[in-house]
Amino acid sequence: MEEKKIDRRVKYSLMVIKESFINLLRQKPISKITIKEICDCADVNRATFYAHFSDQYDLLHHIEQELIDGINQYLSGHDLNHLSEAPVEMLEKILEYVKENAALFDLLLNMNGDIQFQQEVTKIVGQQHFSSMTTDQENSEYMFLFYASGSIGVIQKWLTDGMKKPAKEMAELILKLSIGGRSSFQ
Amino acid sequence: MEEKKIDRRVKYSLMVIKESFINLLRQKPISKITIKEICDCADVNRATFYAHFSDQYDLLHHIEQELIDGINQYLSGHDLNHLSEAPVEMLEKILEYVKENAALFDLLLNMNGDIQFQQEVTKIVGQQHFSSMTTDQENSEYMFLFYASGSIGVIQKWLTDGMKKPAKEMAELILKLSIGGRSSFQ
DNA sequence: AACTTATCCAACATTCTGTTGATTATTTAT
DNA sequence: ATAAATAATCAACAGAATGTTGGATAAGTT
Repeated sequence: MEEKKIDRRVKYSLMVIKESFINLLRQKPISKITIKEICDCADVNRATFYAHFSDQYDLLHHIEQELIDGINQYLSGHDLNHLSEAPVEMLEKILEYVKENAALFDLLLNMNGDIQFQQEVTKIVGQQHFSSMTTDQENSEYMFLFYASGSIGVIQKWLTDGMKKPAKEMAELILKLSIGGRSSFQ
Repeated sequence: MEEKKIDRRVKYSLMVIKESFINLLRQKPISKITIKEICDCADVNRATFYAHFSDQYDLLHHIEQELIDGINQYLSGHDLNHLSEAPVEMLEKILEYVKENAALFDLLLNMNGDIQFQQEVTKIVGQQHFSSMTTDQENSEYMFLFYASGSIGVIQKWLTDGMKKPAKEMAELILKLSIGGRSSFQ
């Protein structure tokens, strides 16, 4: 058992609240979503909402944090060769996880998410992928951000386009782009 | 004269409203900023606000659009050699413009902006810089996004760090990263 | 100076907010 | 199965922000 002793009622409330909120988020920006609306749609009393979250943004943050934790757990289950010779596979794992939660990631990374969430995901991708870079170089931090942000940009488009290409192919593409640069595509 | 016949009263109102709003945005997220607050702080009647904007987010969008237009105007004043042999200089011009409006860009690209604004700026940087890429390649769209997003990531950090390095040096770094890739830094 | 028009002002109904105390229902533990 | 624990419901509340109005005032334009 991962988390014992969580009242079923709480589980249910959290579930329907998040579900309702995400549905609304597909229809309108978070700024136009009221707490009353979320509760009506989830058929939950407003006091129940306040028992768990302070407002819509707090709720969003919780959902985002769950996704973040999800990636990390997913990765920690596979990082046998953390610094080994298979950096493509880690990236591939990340892309697989993104694909499994595609609806949410598409929502949160493209239109309705906040920049902080994007930067959090960027950091994770970068750490897993470019942590092995020579770190004591003059511009290593800029390099890190360039490749990590670039990867996120590609992932965002991949999501928008419906993830037609397989995760493995995308991982290889990203790696090729970062290692060889533009010149390797001529 | 750029724009004639704009009542001075309107000019003033818009000015103080934006000023007040930006000041508030430095202190708290936009979701916690009320229209009443903006108006009180700007010493402007609330009805005046509604005469120009529909809400805080509309106001933010206007400010962002002005910055976008600003870049384009700034660039159109210099794009003599649009497709010529000097791609670094265009990027340098963009960075200069960012530096001139550093406070705003830092605000809007790092904590309090929306993702749409970021993506808009990403597009501009990419167009100016990578439009000359071989476009009919299989993954050209992904390449475009990788380098454009990567550039924005670097620019964001540059802003956060107080823009200690000169714009020219940053432009060269970004170009080097995108052309040569990681391998050119060994 | 005459006009045009933006801002101000007060007032308004409406909605959402966040909190409360009491009640009901469900879950968990004995 | 029963009792204890606690989560959700409900109604009610004051407070605040919203968005809009019509008329008065002030400033700008010609």
